[in-house]
Order: sequence, then structure tokens, then C-alpha cells
Amino acid sequence: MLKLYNSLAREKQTFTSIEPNKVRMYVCGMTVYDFCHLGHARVMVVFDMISRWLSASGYDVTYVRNITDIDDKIIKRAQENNETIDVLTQRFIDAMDEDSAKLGIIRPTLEPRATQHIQGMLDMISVLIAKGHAYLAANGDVFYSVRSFAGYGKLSGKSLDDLRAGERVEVDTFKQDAMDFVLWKAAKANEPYWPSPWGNGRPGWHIECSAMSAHHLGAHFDIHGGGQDLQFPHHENEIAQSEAAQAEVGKPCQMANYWLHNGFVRVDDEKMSKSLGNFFTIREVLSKYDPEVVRFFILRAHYRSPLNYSDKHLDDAKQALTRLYTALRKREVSAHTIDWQHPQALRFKAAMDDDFNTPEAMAVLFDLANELNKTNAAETATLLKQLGAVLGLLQRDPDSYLQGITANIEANQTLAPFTQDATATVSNIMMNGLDITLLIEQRVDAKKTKNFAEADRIRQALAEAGIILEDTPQGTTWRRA
RNA sequence: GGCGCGAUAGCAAAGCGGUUAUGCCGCGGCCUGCAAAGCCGUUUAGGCCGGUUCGACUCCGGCUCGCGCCUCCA
Repeated sequence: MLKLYNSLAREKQTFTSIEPNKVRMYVCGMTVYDFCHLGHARVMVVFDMISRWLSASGYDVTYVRNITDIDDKIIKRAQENNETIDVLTQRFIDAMDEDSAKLGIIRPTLEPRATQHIQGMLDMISVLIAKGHAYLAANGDVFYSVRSFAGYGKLSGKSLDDLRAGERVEVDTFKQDAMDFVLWKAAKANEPYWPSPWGNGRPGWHIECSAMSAHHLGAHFDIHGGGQDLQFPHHENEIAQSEAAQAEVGKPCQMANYWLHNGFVRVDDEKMSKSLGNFFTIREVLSKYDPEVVRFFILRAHYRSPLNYSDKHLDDAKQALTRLYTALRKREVSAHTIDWQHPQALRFKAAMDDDFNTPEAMAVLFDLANELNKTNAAETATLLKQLGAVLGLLQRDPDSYLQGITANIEANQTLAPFTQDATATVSNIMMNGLDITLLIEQRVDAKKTKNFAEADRIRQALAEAGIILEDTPQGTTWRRA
């Protein structure tokens, strides 16, 4: 039985889906004006993990993750770059797709783009105006009247009277209440616009998610997720819009039953963010670390906990993941379905059912690896790989992980890219000008004649190139440092 | 000013009112020509002060420190 922490209730609750065996989940995705950073990676990985676990639990999951492709920052960036918005956003959508594919993220069921849902937003705004929840201001903007929605603040636990709107930002004088937020922005010169009953303009950010979730998942769905920083005001505003628009007389509407928020990625104990400028893009990190190491790093912490980023922590994650792959090396793995009655599988399931406790689930993987190293049981190897799959880990050929692992660039600046020419008649493996296969053979010969000085010299030369040799009863194998 | 979260060994990170978390690092041993990998063993905990309890890292209260949201943000 799955339990999850519901931000709306501020407690762990047993999960019950609206429709039996079906889950409808909406997650706020990216605004595409730049490369994704590690904070974005966390959202993608965390909700990918959640979606995978719901599927593994037998639910038919409809997972929607939107793309915000119209917004102030996008307009500004396109102007700076002297390119069209379409070109800019498509470029960063492609980059995002590349990054997420590398991180082993299964594509959401649907990835709607804001610009494809303008009509839905206009419809919802019209309804909100008709119901007295929104108004057209003198400057041509349409605002949502937060005082008109009794439940305002229920998600974030904030009270309108306690919010200090305008303390840090000058309040828009066209608003009736300082906390009112914009639904439709009147077009300014040189900005893209869409026609509307209130004149040419473009949608505010919050209405996008209300319209897209309603279109694809309906007025009432199971799970809404996103980063913790979206809880207020974005998610609070989504609730105000959706529930006010879709409620009927005497029949209130609940937008989502469960609200999930993942914790921040931090750098030196500070939130990683664009405005602080302390962010690392996914591709920067992937230039130094194997993507699976990054995924492992993210899932090693509980999704609601803060996650401190540093090279040291990535190195640690790399070592740990290497242990799991080393255990799986040269193992026969059968393709059976998971035996959920196995004690370790039960433990894994209990951990995941307890608010997606991936750190505990990972401890199970390490216990299985230890068991496997001792027993060599194919059954154990199979279960380890299968449970890894549930987390989106351990699915590669162990040797290709261990030998193809992205080296630390600083440590191996001279290291040439790893290449293996499959068409060569002799499948020797070349790295940094060294023929690994040949050198291993030469070392084996040296060992046979007890020429240990030569054997050690070869091993040392390879070690300096980042290649570690391991002698096993089956012969000598190698891996990247 | 309002609201919320956290504090676990050298580092990272979980569960749990009493029984080995787990990973990395360290130390000792086995294995190895020597290593590496692996195995066995092992050192380091629970911010501070009280309370409840036979017993608290785990529950309650207070304090200190750190972080987040209240503005765009994943």
C-alpha cells in the first residue's frame, strides 16, 4: 500500500486513485530559454522515478509534463540573441530532450506546450471573469482576484492577510489587491501576441498549467508535482484558477488529490538557482560524470530532502555505483519477472511504498550486491538488475559502464575519447595511444615468465592512463578509474 | 514580520522507543607474485538543555544554529 507525503494535507497519506488502477499525474516542467541545470534534472529524475514506481505498482499512468514556451524571459532572450522565439525554444527543447534521455528518463505520456493551448486558457479566463473571479484592469491586463477564492492559501499554508506583497517588489497599481496575479497580459510593442476578447496579448504563467492539466487530465486528477519553489505562488494560483473555474454551484471542485514537491539542489548550502548564478547545467556535469552516476546521485537522497551538489559527492556516487556494476559483472541474468515474494524485494517495495524512500531501496541493492558477491547466485543477480530497473539504474552491460565510464576530465585531461572499432579484425581497444588488449597480453606473458617488474611496469603505465587492471581466475579484466 | 523545513559518525544518507542501515573513506585480516576487485572484522554517531519511559537518535517542551517560501524560479 503506497503512502505519500501530500503537501496539501501536510502529512503522509495512503494513496487512493480516482479511477481504479489508473493514475493521472501532472508535473510542472521547464521554461525553455536556456539549458537545464541540475535542479531541473532533479525534477525530471524524481518524477520519472515516481512514475516508474506507480507503473511497477500496477497503475496505468498518464504523466503530463508541460513545456512553457512563451514567457518574459523567453521573449527577452530571443531579442538578445536576435532570433525568433520558435527557434530559441525549439533549440532548448531539443537540448532538454537530449539531457533527459541521457539521464535515463522515460518520456512523459504527454508534453504539452503552452503556445498550443492558448484557446483553453482564453476559455478558462472567460469563465473566471464571468464568475467574478477575474477582472479586466485599466491597463488591459486581466487579473485574478485572490480575495474571491475562499481557499486561497490552502496549499502553501499562507494567509492573505499575512503575505507581505510588494515588500520587495513594487505593487502593480492596476491590481485591486496586491496579491492578485495576472492571467492575461496586454501586448506590448515588439512582443508576440494572440487575439483575445480583451485585446491582443499573451497568457500569464499560472493559467498555462491550469489549462493544460484540465485539457489532458480533466478537472480532477490524482497527483500534481513540481519543485518546492513552485508551491507558492504557482501551485497556489493554479488551484485558485482551476477550482474556481471548474466548480459548479453547490459542487466544489478539487484540482488534484495529492501535491508532491521535490527538494532543492543546493550548492554550498544555498539553493541552486539562476538568480544566484550558482547553477551547473546538466551538460556541464555530464562532461565530467557518467549520466547514470548523476541519476544515482539524485536518487540516493530522498526526493523531499535538500541535495547538496559537489564534485566530491559525485565522486562518492560514482564509487558506489561502480560497486553495484562490479557485482553484476560476468553474471548470467535471466529475464524473469520480479519475484516480489523475495525478502529483499519485499523490503524494496516497502521502502518505495513509504513515500518513495529511494535511499532505503538503494540499501537493498547494496545488500543484494553483497549477497551476490558471496554466492554468485544467478537469482540474486537477476533480482538486483530488476530492482535496479525500477529505479532506472543498472541496465547497461556492466563492462560498458565500467570501461566506458566518463573519466574525470581534470584527472585525465590528456585522455583521448574512448573508441572501440568493432570492424577491426583484431578487436583491440585503444586508449590514449595505448593498446589495452595488447598490453594486457604482454603483461600476462611477463607474469608467466615471472618477470614481475615488467608486469608491474605495464600495469603502472595503464594506471597512469586511467586504466585499472584486475586479475581474476578467468583472466585479466580492466576498467576505467 | 508571517509560514515552513532541517540538525545522525571523517563525508553522504535512511529506518527504528530496546536488535548490523547502506555507500565512500580509514584501520586489521583473508585472497593475490604484488596489486585491484571481493570476502571477514573493525574505529568514528545522533546540535544543546529539560521531560515522559525500565529504556530515546527515535516521543514531548524549550533553546541554538542552518535553510527555504512570502518576487521570477524545478
